[in-house]
Amino acid sequence: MQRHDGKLRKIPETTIRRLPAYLRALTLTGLDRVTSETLGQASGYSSEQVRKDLAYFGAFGTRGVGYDVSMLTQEIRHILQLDQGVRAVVVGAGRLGTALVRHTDEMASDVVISAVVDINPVVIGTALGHLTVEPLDHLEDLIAERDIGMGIITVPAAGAQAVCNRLVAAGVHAILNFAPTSLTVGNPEVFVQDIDLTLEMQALAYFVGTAARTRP
Amino acid sequence: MQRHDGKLRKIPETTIRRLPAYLRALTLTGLDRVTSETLGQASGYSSEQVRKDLAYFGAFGTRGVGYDVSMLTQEIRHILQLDQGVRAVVVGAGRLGTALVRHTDEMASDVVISAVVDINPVVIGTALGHLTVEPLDHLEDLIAERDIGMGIITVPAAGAQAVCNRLVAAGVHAILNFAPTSLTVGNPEVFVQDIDLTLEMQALAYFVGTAARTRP
DNA sequence: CTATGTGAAGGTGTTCACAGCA
DNA sequence: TGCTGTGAACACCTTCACATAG
Repeated sequence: MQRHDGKLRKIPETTIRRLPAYLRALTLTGLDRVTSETLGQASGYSSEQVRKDLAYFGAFGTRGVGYDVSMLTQEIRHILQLDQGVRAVVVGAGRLGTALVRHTDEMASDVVISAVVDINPVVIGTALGHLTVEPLDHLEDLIAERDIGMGIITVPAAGAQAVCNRLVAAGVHAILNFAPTSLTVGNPEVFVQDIDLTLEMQALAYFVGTAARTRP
Repeated sequence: MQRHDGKLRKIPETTIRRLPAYLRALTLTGLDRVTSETLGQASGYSSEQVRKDLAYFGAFGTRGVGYDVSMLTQEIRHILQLDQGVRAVVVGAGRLGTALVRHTDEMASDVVISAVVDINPVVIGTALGHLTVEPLDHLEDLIAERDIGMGIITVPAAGAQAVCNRLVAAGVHAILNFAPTSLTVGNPEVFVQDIDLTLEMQALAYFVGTAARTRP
């Protein structure tokens, strides 16, 4: 929920999910001003969509002119809390976990991976980018000490629910789940986003040999 | 578009995206009959949702009884074309590409990765699971020879649009894009699914410190 | 009497169209 | 005049409620 003109509005989840795309488009533009039309083109959405999304949070533009790039960048970063330093822990230093840590190292997403843990003694102590793999046992301590707000689950399906429960109990508010299983979270204050590669590929199979569109 | 009782109905994309979850839930059930209620529980959706989704494709259940697991499995596999052997090519044998190939090797998703290509001479010829990394130049030939219908893009942002264009020109109908950029596809017969880890994590940051729900 | 299949109702998100302001 | 900001119209998806079939 965000405040706007003293009035509370419900922000659609879909809007939140588009903001990072706008943010990226803004950083790639060489210009210092954009219109909803140019920003939309660069991020793959319609101009109306851009205006509506931004208007949920305030009147950032100038009529007849457009939006100031650095000001809008600031605003979106603020809305997403990216200006406050969001820290995440990766649970599971397997293939996907390590790929993810290195990937994030390179990409500078403003979400910092502050710890990687695993249950396997063989990988504990291993270097991974600028981090060292730590024991799963330390999970709760790490989350408290480093003020971690996000958990990324890359363990096998069998262990995922247990990890999820521990993350939630330790006070994490957002979970990115790559484990091929559907998680149950009691606490409605915790947001879970699933990315299931197998499910994704199976759904895509439907469209092999079927008419469909990229972005409707 | 699917035929049902000689009548054509438009299938919601959301329905297609849930089918793989039902499929997984069916394989994990030890039973040989399920109700929409139990199937929904196992996959994380409501019983009404399950019934509506399945009803788009026909009347697979028995009133007062439920659904036969092996029959329903067959039907869903058929709808998703998983019974026809869907083949995919991974473009980009970097960290993410290799993690994905090995992951898919293990998971048995019924979508087979039939080729991995890269532009880097150093990795070309390298073994990757049961495959060998082949030159990017061979992309069109491979797609034609092996009847590949799906492309998985794991190259850096800068090269992604070019790869996408080549995949589309070569006749691929579904694309899974991991490159951190928004792709433009002219052909409306081609379906593109983006998975952008950076965008995903940035969107999640919003929910760190905000009330939200897992599945509404 | 149970659980499916489905029209109708309700909600949520997107597009339209234009008023309002630089 | 040009582009934002926004109510209204629309499209889409989910939930409800129940007739229907085994």
